Amino acid sequence: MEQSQLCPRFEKALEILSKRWTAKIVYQLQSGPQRFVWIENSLPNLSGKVLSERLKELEAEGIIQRDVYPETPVRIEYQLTDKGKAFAPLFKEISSWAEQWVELPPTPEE
Amino acid sequence: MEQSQLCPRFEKALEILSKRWTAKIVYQLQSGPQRFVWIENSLPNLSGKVLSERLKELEAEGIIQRDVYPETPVRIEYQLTDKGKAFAPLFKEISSWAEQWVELPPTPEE
DNA sequence: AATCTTAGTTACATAAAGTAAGTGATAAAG
DNA sequence: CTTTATCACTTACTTTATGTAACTAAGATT
Repeated sequence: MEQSQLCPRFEKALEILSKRWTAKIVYQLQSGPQRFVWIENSLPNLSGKVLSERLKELEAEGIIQRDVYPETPVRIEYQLTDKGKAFAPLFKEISSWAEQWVELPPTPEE
Repeated sequence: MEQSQLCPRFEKALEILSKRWTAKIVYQLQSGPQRFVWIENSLPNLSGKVLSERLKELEAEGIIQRDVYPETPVRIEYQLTDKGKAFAPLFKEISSWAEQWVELPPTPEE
């Protein structure tokens, strides 16, 4: 009985996307460079601890770039690299799948 | 300071995709109806316990369908619904992103 | 009766994520 | 100058999610 074998590049991409918060962070950065606290506030329930981990991972993957502005207090901005920006068509696909197939639960009346 | 607000459908889609194993299971099912053990074997490190949870979730989302064939021993097959098949273009996008941007680590020489 | 199959479930152990308090550098306020 | 404030994180601790391995149920085979 043989195993289906995934293309390793594809598998890597899936792993990036399937990791909790990663896709949301990348999506959030599509709107431009942002600081730590801004990203944190824009994603409810994402803790600073995990955000910090994810930003490091994404930087290591070359998907985002970390820029330090030695002002006072220091300003640090995260932005997508070309590799990160290249996710755009993918988000578009997710979006059109969602529009066609996701049913929203009825808004509860108060 | 206002928060960026995700479209709830889009967010739902992201949540489905970002949940560990979900995307891989759906991708695996793109090749046709499959039984529990087959899916389990095709995805290394996925435990039967989590597979069982995910299949229930995906069925509840209407992304897969569970068919029971009362043979002996019973045969149960999982297959994508139209909603699940509609992920195909998304996988294609992931794939083309991966081909363009994912660098493979050099194969270690023995 | 003991054994085999499939499709799971259960109990327990480990890993990942959430929470809240703390750090270090700098500056402005009292 | 000592306290307070800001930002970008860490650290210690708790809760949740996942992995592992053994077990169950129902019918067929030996």
